[in-house]
Amino acid sequence: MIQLNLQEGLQKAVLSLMPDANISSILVRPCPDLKFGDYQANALIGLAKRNKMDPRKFAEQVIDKLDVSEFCELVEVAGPGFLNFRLKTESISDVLVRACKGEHLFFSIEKKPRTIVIDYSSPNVAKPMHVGHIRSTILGYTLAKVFRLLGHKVVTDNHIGDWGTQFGKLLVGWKENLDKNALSVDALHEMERLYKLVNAACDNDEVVLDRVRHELVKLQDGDEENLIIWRKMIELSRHQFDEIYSRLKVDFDETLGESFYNDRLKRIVDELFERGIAEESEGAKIVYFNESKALKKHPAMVQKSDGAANYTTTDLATLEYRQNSWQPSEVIYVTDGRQQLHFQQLFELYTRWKPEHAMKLNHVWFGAILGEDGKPFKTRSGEIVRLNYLLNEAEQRAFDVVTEKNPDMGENERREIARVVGIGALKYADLSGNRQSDYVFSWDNMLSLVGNTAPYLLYAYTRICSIFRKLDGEIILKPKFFTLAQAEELTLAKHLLRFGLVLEQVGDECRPNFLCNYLYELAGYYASFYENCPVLQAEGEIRIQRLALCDLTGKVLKTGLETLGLETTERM
RNA sequence: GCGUGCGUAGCUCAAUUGGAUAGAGCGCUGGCCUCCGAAGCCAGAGGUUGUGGGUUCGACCCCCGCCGCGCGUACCA
Repeated sequence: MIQLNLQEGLQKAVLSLMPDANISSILVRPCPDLKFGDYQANALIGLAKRNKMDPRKFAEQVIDKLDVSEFCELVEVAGPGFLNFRLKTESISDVLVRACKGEHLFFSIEKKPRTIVIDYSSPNVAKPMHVGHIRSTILGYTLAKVFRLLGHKVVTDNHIGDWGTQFGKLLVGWKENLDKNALSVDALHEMERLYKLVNAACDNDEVVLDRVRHELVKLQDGDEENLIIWRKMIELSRHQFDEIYSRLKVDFDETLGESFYNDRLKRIVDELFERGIAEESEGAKIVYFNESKALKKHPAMVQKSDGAANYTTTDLATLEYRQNSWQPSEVIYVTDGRQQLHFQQLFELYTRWKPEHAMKLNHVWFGAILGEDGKPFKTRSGEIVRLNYLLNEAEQRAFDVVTEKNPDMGENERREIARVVGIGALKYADLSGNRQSDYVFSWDNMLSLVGNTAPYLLYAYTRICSIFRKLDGEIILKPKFFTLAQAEELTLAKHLLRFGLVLEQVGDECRPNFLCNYLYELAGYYASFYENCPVLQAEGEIRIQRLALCDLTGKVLKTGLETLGLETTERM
């Protein structure tokens, strides 16, 4: 808010001296150290140098043209030409007062909302969801929340894997080895067993392989019996996906699986071929990217030699559908980093197919899940950890701690708190790291309840709630101004002002860990404030102001946590 | 081979367009509950950012070489 005012003011001042300057790089950011000031701009140095000017002198000239006295003390030039801004307490107070009136919560709603399609989670039918799916699901949902909070229109779409060669094997297994009892107990487990069974048999038995191909062709040709089984498998799978999503409190606007696009694939391949974009090679249809360094040696396949389309074609159809249906300005895919080549090809190819499209195509990728030995993650028995098991474990661990801390609390309440804390810890662990870093799976790490974790933030929130409970119906007055005389009050207040900037940065770079860091710092500043600034014992205006600071901190914490997909609890 | 990504404290991770003294947590050492919730607070120890050069007023970040690792590399997605 103030930061934006400073930034716009600075950009104007620069333009008045340098009418053709590129002001998009003239940014005002928080200072790394409060001793320098509250906000700084360091882009003037480079600008001056590029124009062969002395950076410090240029900075002085800009300051002469700059009027930010409404918000700041004297603007200073420091070091090689940094501009340091120090906020006036009155101007901080103004922002807080308006926030108390409910005019804003330290961020502004986008005046020109964009439409953004986000593709995340995308589990495969007949396979249990496991730890590998959680990052995509959590990251994608959080990004959707962030964009919506900022006022954008978001369409979320779960592109489930409900079509493909695996169904040949599944159909053979279903017809020959189905255990109906096991299916009713745990459908995905049974389907996974069938898949593995047939998959193993294929390795050394041509006869089985032929049966698999035969069943697949029948399915693709619309064989009624196979279609019924296929639909049954999808239904059973979706039922279990929904269970997980409901526990994670994640949802989607659309769930259009790969099969939704089946009848569009042939037309696309034909069109690519007729326009000379695709060509034939070894019986398959291929697209070459000769003009691209990275893709020169990696052609994309749009049709296999057996005539079937593959996932590149499906993704082209999906993208076309999304463009036509929602006219988004951006489409975001949240998947793991191993698919980078695929999305490079897809984006390049789509642009060649539809040169007029203006969508930003964005592959938001994340790192691999590794075991504690640094190798791709598996449990001791060689299995991948199932998501529902992970969620159970998270809740159980949290329950043990809640019980230890609150032995007198009723079990229902402890269970509910454990659910919020446990699932929250799991999500937060996934969101708080840089998404591109590889992820080392560790129960203790993922379900840790101390340090920079969800419980720390939730705890800060419960302390705020606790203060307001003690008011016991007393009417809370809204302060007309904030004195902010104590250092901890001032630090906390200044941090509240930064909320909007952080949300923008999360959206710009699709990195929710920025928001986690911000909230962790906010909770930390609140903890210091809490230790050093009595609220209920304070008197008069100070008491009113501190109560308001608690209230605003609580609102930002709650909003931030909800944006990360975390629920809050008033006690824990 | 080619492409791509990574290497930061004992461990797990941050570091806001190249910006000021590289920050947290865990663990370790020590202090704080007649005081709004100690799942907390305060203090301390802990680093040649894999390595060698280069660009720059300034490099964890950009460029080049080397070492180590992950992933990808046409009929899986």
